[in-house]
Amino acid sequence: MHYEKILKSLSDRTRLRILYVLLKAKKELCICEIMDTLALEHYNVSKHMKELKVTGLVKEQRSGKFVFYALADNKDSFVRNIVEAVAAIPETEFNEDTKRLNKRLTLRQNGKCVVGILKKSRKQKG
Amino acid sequence: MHYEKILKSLSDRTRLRILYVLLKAKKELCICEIMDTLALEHYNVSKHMKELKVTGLVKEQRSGKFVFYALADNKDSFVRNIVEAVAAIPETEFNEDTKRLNKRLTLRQNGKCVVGILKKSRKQKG
DNA sequence: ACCATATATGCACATAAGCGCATATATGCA
DNA sequence: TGCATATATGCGCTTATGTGCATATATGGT
Repeated sequence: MHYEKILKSLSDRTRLRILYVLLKAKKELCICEIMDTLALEHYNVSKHMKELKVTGLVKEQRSGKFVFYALADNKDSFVRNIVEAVAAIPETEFNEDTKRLNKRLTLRQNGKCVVGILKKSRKQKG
Repeated sequence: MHYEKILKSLSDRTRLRILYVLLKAKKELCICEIMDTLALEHYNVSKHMKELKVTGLVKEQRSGKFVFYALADNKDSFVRNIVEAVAAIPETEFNEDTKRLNKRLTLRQNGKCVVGILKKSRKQKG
């Protein structure tokens, strides 16, 4: 395995935020929820998710038009320690993300995201 | 603290090797020992040590002409988990380094490095 | 003071990485 | 089949990063 690649995949602040959010959410999140949580464009989130997928930190599952991402179950002790380290980061570090995540999750219906990408023009309408 | 910077400092294979070697050596190593262990040029080792120092993973202590490096004592749980992760990497991953380290350590006298940089011309002589 | 040696640093170069934009793919619905 | 929407990907650009070489600094011995 390429240990340094796993570390590299988390050496970017955006990806670290993504992993942290997935950790704290403790549930699958779709791209649109993650992009709203991080306040980033969907294509960047998408690219970062791919990296996290490649290194095996994250798993993906499609459900209709939506693609849900979650932490992968890792047996490797190296990866488990890394994930534990990220979990040990104080919440204040990603406070804004947490706020936005919680707000966004209230839009779920029956525990699933039904919102999609909130474009600026549509955000105005609600 | 900048968590992603700590991860980034270990996202390079050379620096990961350095940390691993310091972990397994369980003692201070000087630059010349590290460069022989990793089979790298001194100036690269030096630069990498600086990075590891900046992120607080490694501490430095000068003793005469020699500069010794060792793992820093970290209280932060994030860093401790990261270091634990690195320690959990199987020895086979850095087998060659371990071999070269052990060989190099036999050159110590009274537990201290007295060898310095073995230039090619001097290596011939022993 | 001078020299040898241990380590550090500045510079130029090649490569990698992240971003924004445009566009492509995939899915569901009419 | 055609369209809207969710997500992914390719491209060009800018910036960051690692390396090698040359050189600088630091220390001890003569």
